[in-house]
Amino acid sequence: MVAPIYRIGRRKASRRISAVIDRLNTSYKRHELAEISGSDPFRVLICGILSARAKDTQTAPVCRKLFELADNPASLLVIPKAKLKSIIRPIGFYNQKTDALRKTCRILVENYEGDVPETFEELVKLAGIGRKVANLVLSVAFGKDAICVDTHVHRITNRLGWVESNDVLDTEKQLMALVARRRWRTLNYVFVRHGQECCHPLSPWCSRCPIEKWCAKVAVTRCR
DNA sequence: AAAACGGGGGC
DNA sequence: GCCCCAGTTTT
Repeated sequence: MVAPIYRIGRRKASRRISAVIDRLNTSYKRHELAEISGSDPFRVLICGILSARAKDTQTAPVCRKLFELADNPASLLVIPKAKLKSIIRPIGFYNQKTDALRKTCRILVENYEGDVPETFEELVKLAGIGRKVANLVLSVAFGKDAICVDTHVHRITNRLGWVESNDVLDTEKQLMALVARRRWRTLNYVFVRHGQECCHPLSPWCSRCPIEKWCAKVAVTRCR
């Protein structure tokens, strides 16, 4: 166990951050949703909407099935609403997610000629897109310097002792100041994977954790 | 049985 | 800021 990063020197902190991300990156080489969506803006957007409060293992098959039927907003709108619902049902929240998908696709067709807008302000105006998904799209689809903080990133970075915060937005700000920009994109994927495989909310498997020696283990049983 | 799941929207 | 959404898997 190590001291939290906000209590050690800047240079040492920066080395530790690199080490952690490198190690996670080799431990979790595959990111299923990332492989499905690639960097295609429409697909990243749809994966983002569907993945809210759902597990990757559930979301991935749904995204695959959906992209077989439609890989752009116009063709998604052709799918009957009932059919769309039945596809989304397994991951829960299917009424909201179906409506959000259709509404967003209508906006894309009507206002953006079927393309996905490239600014945060425009993205969050779409249905089913909040801060997290907007940043995901900016980062993954458009290669912009956005950092995407979800509950996994929040929980893990707090446990590691990288930031000290109860608030996701605050965690996002602290991480932007702490982590090198070129790492932002991978950070989200490796932490999500790590959160699902190992660093669970209530009982993390520290004994099989690849980065345990760099973890401050702050609030291990509390952080969500 | 309960908790968890890559949040977002309406109020 | 609070509460709801909803079905499936894991503990």
